[in-house]
Amino acid sequence: MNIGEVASHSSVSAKTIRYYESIGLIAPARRTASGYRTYDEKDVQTLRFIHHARNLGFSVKDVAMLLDLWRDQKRASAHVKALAMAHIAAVDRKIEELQKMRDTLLDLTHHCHGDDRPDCPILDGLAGEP
Amino acid sequence: MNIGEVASHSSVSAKTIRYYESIGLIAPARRTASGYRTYDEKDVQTLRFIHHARNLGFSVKDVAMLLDLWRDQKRASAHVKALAMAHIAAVDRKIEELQKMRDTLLDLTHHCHGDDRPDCPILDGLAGEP
DNA sequence: GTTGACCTTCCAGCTTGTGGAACGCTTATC
DNA sequence: GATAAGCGTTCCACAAGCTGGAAGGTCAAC
Repeated sequence: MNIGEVASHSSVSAKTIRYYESIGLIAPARRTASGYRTYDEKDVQTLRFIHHARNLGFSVKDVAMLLDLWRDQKRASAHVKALAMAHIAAVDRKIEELQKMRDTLLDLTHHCHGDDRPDCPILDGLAGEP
Repeated sequence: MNIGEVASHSSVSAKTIRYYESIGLIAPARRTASGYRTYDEKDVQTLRFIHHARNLGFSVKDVAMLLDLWRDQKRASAHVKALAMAHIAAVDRKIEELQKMRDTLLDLTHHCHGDDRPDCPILDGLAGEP
């Protein structure tokens, strides 16, 4: 398989596949005599794994660790679970942070007329002390 | 006021103030004969405004627009409100996205023993089709 | 005059790709 | 055999929003 084909089978763009290779997330691909990268079904599986993990918000570094664990037949599932739970905690913190922002923003906007007059509690809120 | 003092009064670091100046978010500061930047109380207010807006998740571009509106005595509050509501919508989308991630992650981790055995539904889930 | 705390500029790096230029390879068609 | 479309290649630059650090100038106190 050429890079384009593996890209369409894995939902990872050719550009991104090359990028992943450049940062060492995936091993350098075999090459044809003319320099084209070639891939097999196993590579597609790996890229799908990466795609799923990235979609769940794991960092590229985390994905590298998950890939190592995935390939390690002697792994302890506790190790994977710990990684996942740490990530969940980070996602939760992020959600909370965003919800606080949202609440404050809603509060400010609810007090703003939103007409053609200039007085605006949103700007006042941003300018104010708290 | 030197940059350090204005930094401590505004909760924006000296480094970041220089950065904001470099990207044009704030006007170039006046300088002393020896080249030190000097600031007044108005600059502190502006930096506080920026700090609050950034804390609410507004992009630097949005902050630039908000600053323009803040300084425009003839603004329509509707304009500000529209900006804020668009931002709230973006925050809501982000929260939803994170909650979906979280739900999937929780689902995967709940099925994982988390012991010293290798079988792991988390890795299976990442590898799987869906 | 010397120390230490400040200030200056500039360059590099963080993260995760994406866009584009310039050029080579493959395959089909004329 | 020539040519064109559609692949592939590399490399450089940019995105956001800072932060760290190096090398050096300034200011106030002792």
